[in-house]
Amino acid sequence: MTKEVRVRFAPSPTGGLHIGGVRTALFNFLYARKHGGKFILRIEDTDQTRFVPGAEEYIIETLKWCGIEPDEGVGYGGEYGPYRQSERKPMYRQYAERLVEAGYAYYAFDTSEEIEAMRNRLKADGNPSPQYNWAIREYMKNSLTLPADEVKARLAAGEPHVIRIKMPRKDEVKFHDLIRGWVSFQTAQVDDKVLLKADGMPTYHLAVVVDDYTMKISHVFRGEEWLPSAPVHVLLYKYLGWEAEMPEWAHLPLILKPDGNGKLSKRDGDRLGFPVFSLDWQTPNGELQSGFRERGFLPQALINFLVLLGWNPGVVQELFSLDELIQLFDIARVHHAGAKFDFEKCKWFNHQYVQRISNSVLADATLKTLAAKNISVDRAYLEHVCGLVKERCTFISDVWDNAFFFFTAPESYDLDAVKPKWTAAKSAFFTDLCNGLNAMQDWSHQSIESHFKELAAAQGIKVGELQMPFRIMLCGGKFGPPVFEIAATIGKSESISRIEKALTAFN
RNA sequence: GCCGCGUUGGUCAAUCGGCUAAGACGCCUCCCUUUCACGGAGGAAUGACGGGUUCGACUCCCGUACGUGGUACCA
Repeated sequence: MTKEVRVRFAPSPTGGLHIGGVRTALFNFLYARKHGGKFILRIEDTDQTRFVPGAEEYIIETLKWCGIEPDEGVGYGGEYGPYRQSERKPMYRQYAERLVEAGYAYYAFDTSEEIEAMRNRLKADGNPSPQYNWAIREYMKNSLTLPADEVKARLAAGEPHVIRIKMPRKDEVKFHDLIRGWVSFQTAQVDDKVLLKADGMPTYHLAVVVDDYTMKISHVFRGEEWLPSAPVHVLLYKYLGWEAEMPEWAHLPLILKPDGNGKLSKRDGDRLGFPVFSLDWQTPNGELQSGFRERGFLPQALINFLVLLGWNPGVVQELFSLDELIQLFDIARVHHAGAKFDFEKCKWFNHQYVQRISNSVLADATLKTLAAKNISVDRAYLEHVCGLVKERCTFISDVWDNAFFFFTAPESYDLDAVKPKWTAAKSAFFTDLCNGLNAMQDWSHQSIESHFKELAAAQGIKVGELQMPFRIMLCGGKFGPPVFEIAATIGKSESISRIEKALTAFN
């Protein structure tokens, strides 16, 4: 009997959620669903100095928008709460002290100035960032170097201190990663990480292990940036006697900048003109960082794009519903290497999804734009227009730009496109056309088109020569869906009035 | 610097020792359409490098190079 799958997404509420985080959440979600397990949201707010109000709500809203909501956790309840680390503060110290008693950790009283001084002293060309490790700790102020009674006295006096893990001087930590296979580290290479901070809060290292254990997490899927500290976590499971319950690990490849060097960061969006956040995010100092949602992306498209960034089911199909993803998802098929973010491809996915949504949904998205312009239209009319312009919309917010002439008559015309070839005969054609259209009973694009063509034939003018001017009369420029569809949609009187109005501008 | 993890077209990628190396995005050409788009048909473009192992290596091993992550009382 295999243990219940319980995975968690554990972001820290320090700002907007960037797409790397969304992808991590997605992989967790898919795995949980695929294996009938639970997807948990835990908030890692152990750094009070970095806490940003609103960030937590933002994270929840993002997951909701994406359709990958947690089963348990902050905002969702559950039996293993609280799910906010700040609210779990009292429980961490006992574990840290247990480690000290067992000799796996120690108290350290060094001030940050003293550590800084140590680093400066030891900094050399060959060692630009000295670590507080097995060698250095001998020379620092901690319970390993200080006499026991002095340690006791300092503790009793309430002197600020941290608890650090005592990394073995010579050992190898080996663990299995679902994506990368066996990974091993020499403990001499990793430093004595702080487990419990002077303010009594745990660091990430202690908190993840304690929380994952107490919340019965079965699998930990997190970004590759955690790989170097994984040996600390593995050792902690061992030292705490939880080795048998240690979750399985999977370190996800990073999402990289499109133009090389480095992982995608918040700044890249502004720099390269695309969103990196899921939703718009207003930073505490008033800066607005744009999100995929506000940019006109459909959540299904973002999900589809992100899931394929670092994972591939090995089939030719590439448009997948969430249900299909759940069926196909396999953590072992996740790539080892980081993937560059490709905004063009991301847009392509969105375009694909825009083609698949109903006109009604598109209409809803367009309503706001129309309202802002004080335009009120008939619902059926709007939906029909959406259907006509859909194929040229990449974003749901593109409707207006592709359809404005359905709501308002052109103010000006692309005269360069008509003037050079404009003739009195053509002018006469359009005057006659108005009369003809006016007399039509069946106002469908088919009958408009046949009447148009018959008239052109009767007057000996090539249809092609006439269609462009007609289009410009109705839309103002060289764009839009088929002309006769436009005429049919805006209606008889509107069509005629636009032709007449344009005629004065053309002549 | 040290440690870890990587490396198939410009990008996302398939391949699990038999490759004439899929597919998609983007790009280019043509067709459709006298707008734009959609659609269709083509095209250019890929195994970092050097050594092994093997009848055979993109696939396995070792080096080198390069990229990337970590090296905080941040996560």
